[in-house]
This record gives sequence, structure tokens and C-alpha cells, in this order.
Amino acid sequence: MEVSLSWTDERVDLLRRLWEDGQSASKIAAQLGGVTRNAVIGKVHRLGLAGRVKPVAGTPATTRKRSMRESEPEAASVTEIAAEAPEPIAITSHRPAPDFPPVPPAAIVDAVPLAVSQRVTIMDLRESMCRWPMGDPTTPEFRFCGGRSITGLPYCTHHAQIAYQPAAERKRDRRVAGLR
DNA sequence: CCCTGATTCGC
DNA sequence: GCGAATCAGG
Repeated sequence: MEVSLSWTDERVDLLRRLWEDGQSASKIAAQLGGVTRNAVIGKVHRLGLAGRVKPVAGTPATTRKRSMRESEPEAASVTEIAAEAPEPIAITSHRPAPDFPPVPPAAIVDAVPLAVSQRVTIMDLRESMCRWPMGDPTTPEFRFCGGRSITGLPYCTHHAQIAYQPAAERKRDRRVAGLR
């Protein structure tokens, strides 16, 4: 049967946690899988938990940009008033985020479909590079994927999908290598 | 150029 | 309700 990747309770719940945890929409999308960051943002708004980082009133960033598609010179009202409103929200100090699986299960490490990457040694590994382990870490032949990693995550988009498969989907969802 | 979230609107 | 396209900004 086809598991339609929609906003199930589980996925919405995960979305909530990650968002409130300060994760960016693109990272959340990468971990959810099957959705774009736009989808995530859209959902976040629909859930009513948007406006995470609220700039203090008076900040240039507060300047509301409306009328993108519509050149209608609408009088600013609700939006601006809302922007002026006091912030009851106590800014929860930056949590380094409980972070997720540091390393993928050894099981898949062996089954890694090395194909796209160039593989680098730990010497050449940079912050922006995928840390997906390839080979036996105890041997000098050990390498990392080295592909362009999602900022904030240790893996490239390809390996992130493998490492962060939602438990719900994982059991039968094998679309690992087939995204856009 | 990389990224961020915000908004609109056709579906 | 959903999310691509778009916008605005860092």
C-alpha cells in the first residue's frame, strides 16, 4: 500500500518539536523527508506557531512586506499593530539542540551506496562536508563522504535522508535515493 | 551564492 | 489544507 507522506500526527508532532527547538525549515524538511522547506513553513504558519524569531518593534526587519503578487496599496493595519504589540514571549536561550543521531547505525554504514561522493580523509573534512562514514574507521582507508552537507547537519542531503528516516516511514519507505 | 522565514494563491 | 512561487532580507 502507498504511504502518502502527508501531515500525520507524528510528522506534525516532529515538526512542532524541531521548529520550537529552533531548527530551520530546511533542516526540518530534510529530516521529515518528502517535503520541501516551503511545505514546512506553510505548515508551521497553518499551525499558528510561526513568527519564531520576532524582531523587536522598530527593527528594519519589522518592515512588513505585503503585496508581492498584488500591487494593491492596502493600508497597513492588523499586521503592523501586531508588530507593535509587546513580546510576551520569553526568548528561550539558545539550546544547542539535543541533536539527533550522531552517527548512523553501523548496519547501514556497510550498505552505503558510494557513488556520488569523492570521499575525503578526516584531514580534508571540513564543516560543510558530509561526515557520512565510509569504510572501516579502524583502517587508514577510512573516508568520509565529503559531499556538501546541509548546514547545521553533518550529512549531505543524500545521507541525511538515510540517517534521519522517520521511524514511521522507515519500515517500508524505500525511496531513499529517489528525490528530486 | 549560500541561506533564512513570510506571504500569496492556484490547486 | 497544501505547497510552489515568490518576495524580502541576512
